[in-house]
Amino acid sequence: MVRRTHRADVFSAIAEPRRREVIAVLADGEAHAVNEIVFRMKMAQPAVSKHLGALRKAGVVTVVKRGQHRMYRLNGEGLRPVHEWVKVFERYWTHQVDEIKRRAERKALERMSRVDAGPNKKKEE
Amino acid sequence: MVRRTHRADVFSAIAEPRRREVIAVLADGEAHAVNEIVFRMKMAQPAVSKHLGALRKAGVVTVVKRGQHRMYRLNGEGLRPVHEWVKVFERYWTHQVDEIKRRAERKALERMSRVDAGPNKKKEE
DNA sequence: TTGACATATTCCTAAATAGGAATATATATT
DNA sequence: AATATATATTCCTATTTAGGAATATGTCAA
Repeated sequence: MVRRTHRADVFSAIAEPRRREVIAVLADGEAHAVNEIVFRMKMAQPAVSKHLGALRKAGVVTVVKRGQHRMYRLNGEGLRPVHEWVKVFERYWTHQVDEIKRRAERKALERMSRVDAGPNKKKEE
Repeated sequence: MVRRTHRADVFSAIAEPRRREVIAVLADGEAHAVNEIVFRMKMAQPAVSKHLGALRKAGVVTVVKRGQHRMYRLNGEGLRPVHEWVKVFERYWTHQVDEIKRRAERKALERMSRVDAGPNKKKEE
């Protein structure tokens, strides 16, 4: 199998819910010590350190040593690729009726008059 | 271990690069048959079907049967949570010097005058 | 019905990964 | 030096997962 690794990818970094929690803690733009994050997240210290490491590799946070502490700070720019990627689809939910929307509606009508979207009560989980 | 599953999460769905490729193919808002995606992505059909299944569970695509084909269409709204989440950080890279930025700059100066951000040439990978 | 085609599913395996426990490392304090 | 504190790392394991191969399912066409 090939499975070219995408560990350091920002998209993978933010896929993990606990890491989004870490980001939420750092969202104020201030530098925070690991212990503070540990306390706020009620999570074991090694786990937090690992998540911070992953976020750092992905370029989402930066570290600075300060005495015996390591101060982590959000690097918002690291999230920019995600924003750039997803904002393209913004027009799907804004209410302006643009070409995408008109096309979808037209197709929906076609589908209705064609009837082939049957019941389909499979395991939907 | 707890590890509460987040498979059906949109963030996890788009973390996989091939799935973002699938989304790119569907980005025109039109319905596409699986085989077309297979052809465009140069990827094995079962793999594509699995990715489509994952995207469907995450609510990012919809399916409609049409004869022997299954037509997949992007459901842009499924990506909305990602956009809502990430847009909060947009101010980090826009050039307006807001409070976040001033704070970061102030802190940076403090750090410089404190000197404790030493060399630190560890394995950075 | 038979066969061609489109798609999904199952089984398998190698790799990734979160988190726990224990330990290592670094720094501060006495 | 000895100890406490802060953080990282290593080892372990259970779980997830991408993709390949084979197969099953569903639908159309002759």
